[in-house]
Amino acid sequence: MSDQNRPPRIHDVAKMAGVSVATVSRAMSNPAIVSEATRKAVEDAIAATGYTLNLTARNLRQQQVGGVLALVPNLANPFFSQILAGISEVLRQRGLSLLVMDTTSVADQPALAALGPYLNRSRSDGVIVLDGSLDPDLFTRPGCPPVVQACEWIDGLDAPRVLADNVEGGRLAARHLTGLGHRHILHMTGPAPNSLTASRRQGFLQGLAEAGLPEPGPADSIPGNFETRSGVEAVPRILAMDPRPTAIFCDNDEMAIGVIHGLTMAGVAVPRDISVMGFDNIEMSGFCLPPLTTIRQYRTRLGRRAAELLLDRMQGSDDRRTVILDVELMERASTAPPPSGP
Amino acid sequence: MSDQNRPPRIHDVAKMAGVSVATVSRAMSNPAIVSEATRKAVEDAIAATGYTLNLTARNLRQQQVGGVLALVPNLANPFFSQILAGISEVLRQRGLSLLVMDTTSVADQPALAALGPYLNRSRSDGVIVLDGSLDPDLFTRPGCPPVVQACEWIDGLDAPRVLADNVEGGRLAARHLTGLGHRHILHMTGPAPNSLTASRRQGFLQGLAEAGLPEPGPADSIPGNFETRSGVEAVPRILAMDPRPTAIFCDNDEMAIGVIHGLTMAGVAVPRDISVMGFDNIEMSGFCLPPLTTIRQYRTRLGRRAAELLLDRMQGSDDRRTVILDVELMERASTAPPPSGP
DNA sequence: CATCGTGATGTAATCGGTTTCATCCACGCT
DNA sequence: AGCGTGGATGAAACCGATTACATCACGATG
Repeated sequence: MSDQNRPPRIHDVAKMAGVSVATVSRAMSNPAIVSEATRKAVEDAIAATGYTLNLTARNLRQQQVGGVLALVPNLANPFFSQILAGISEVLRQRGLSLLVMDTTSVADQPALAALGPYLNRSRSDGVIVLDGSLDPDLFTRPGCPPVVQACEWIDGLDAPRVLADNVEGGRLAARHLTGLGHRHILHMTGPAPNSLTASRRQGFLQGLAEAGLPEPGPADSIPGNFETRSGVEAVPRILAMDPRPTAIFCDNDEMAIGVIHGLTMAGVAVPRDISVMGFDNIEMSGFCLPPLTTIRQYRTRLGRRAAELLLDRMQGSDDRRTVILDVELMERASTAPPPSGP
Repeated sequence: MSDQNRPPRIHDVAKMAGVSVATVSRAMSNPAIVSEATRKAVEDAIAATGYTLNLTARNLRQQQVGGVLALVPNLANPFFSQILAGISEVLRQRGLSLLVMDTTSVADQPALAALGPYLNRSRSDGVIVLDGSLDPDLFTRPGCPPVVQACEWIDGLDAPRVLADNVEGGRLAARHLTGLGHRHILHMTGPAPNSLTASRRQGFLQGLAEAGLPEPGPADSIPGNFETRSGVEAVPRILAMDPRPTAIFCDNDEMAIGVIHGLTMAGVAVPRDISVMGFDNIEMSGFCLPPLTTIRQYRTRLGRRAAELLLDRMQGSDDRRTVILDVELMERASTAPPPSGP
């Protein structure tokens, strides 16, 4: 015995099958071009030795990594993990690995120093960016693998985008609330530079205009940061407003749940006194109290689509199209007509 | 120019610096053993060429992959993504990649066929298993990299474990509810074969016994599957019980939120009529209504610890110890003394 | 019968680093 | 002067696959 218990290599399989290593390689990757008898012999030898391919060796020779990197703003946020699930599904079918990196964990460091080394063809074959706050220049440096943007996007980055129809979502929200009779609606937005914030706002304003409402002033919106806590913390300011809004449209469900929490704690009933709606339709929004009216986006589908687009690009496609996915109004119990008169 | 715009290789750096490739390699990986002047020359040449290391080549030579695989039962579940965040943090510091694989996406296929190829030294340098429902034999096959179990665990798998103190958590829950005066407490458990289910139940029973309550019968527990919906669906059965329990301890927060949702929809007030508590302290539990009393476990810390243990094992440590992390009672508003008499 | 094409296979180069081993040189000691 | 020592470096083997190219056998074709 010379093998010392080392894992078998293609050489060992070849010896046992009585063929060359090249033939073994061919029998595995392109069975059609070897003879029936040889293929059988190789298969038997593989089974007998318990051989498994060394992916690193194949990847080196084929000048690839065998994995795709997802840059996620916050891994602890369920919103993103469901997109990841979609990405993972598509990649697995193609035998590619999913690498994930949490960009918040490096937010304190300069992005180039922290992320730069990862945006390299030797680290991944492609990148899916879910964080719209990154510097576009990161992705245009030489050696950066193909990039696709999903969910959020980066201004000035010329790479395919897969997005929910955020503008339409904002419009649907405005239409729903105005349809219920609301005339004074507060918009709790995401952080100002965020790409989602801008387009949801745009659709929302458009929807208000379509309903014949006057253009709202700056006092009719309040900024948040997409986290639940920021919704809670906005409540004192909301209650201090005069006149008090009869409805609040939040740019995501977490903030909406925070707002409802804060209002309820302050003795304001939702939706009796104030209606609240969110955006995203996270799992919890169907179960919180009251169940949240919101705009649904299809996250798993979004992840799948992004992965597919990336695979295309990795195969040389130069398609820079933006894919927009439908959204849908989920009408639940957190919205109702405004209280009738004082 | 001969380089045709190809990315520079170590050879190009060596030529520019006027040294051999071996020296460049040494200057990068072990600067102490090259002379000051040489190091400087190499650094300059690297900067001038824009050279970046080809990790695949290094990994091939060093017989490693440079990545760790996390097997997650459900990527879309925020509970796990926060553990991932902790794992990711530790790995990044060591320059390792985090690979993730969603085990639910292959749940329909035989585990060995679907997961087997991934549990191989050529796919990862180590594995962190977060799914307690997998077959232990998957991880004892030859060629499987070192394994650490986190959060859940697999009976019969002799690998280090990093767990929250689930038994103590169950005890704390029982003590809290009995301390409020509850005598008839329903336990909504996780799925029967799950490792968490068993130990939380054990602690819970222990806590009841310490409070001097009789051993509960099978009618005093009801099985769920850790998903919110199963909590909602349990409610009709709960309301049909006679006598009706005055408190419900759920094995996780999602189910507790589902139960509260169902009870509230049925007109039963929480905690006035029935107290409900959960386990895990997910983000949302502080914001749902009423805010959920629960047992806190430190998920980021758990992920970090698991990653550290895995790194030890990868370096040859044979430490098979189980690490138990503290839990803590988070007293919020979903529990109260039982209603006083009929 | 000579030639050519084709299918199956082997030989060896190749991917881009790391690491062993040998070499060389300067220096200190006897 | 001779010799050993150790630091710095280079040449070449090596990691384990893929694949370009060469070879060979065999059957078809003119």
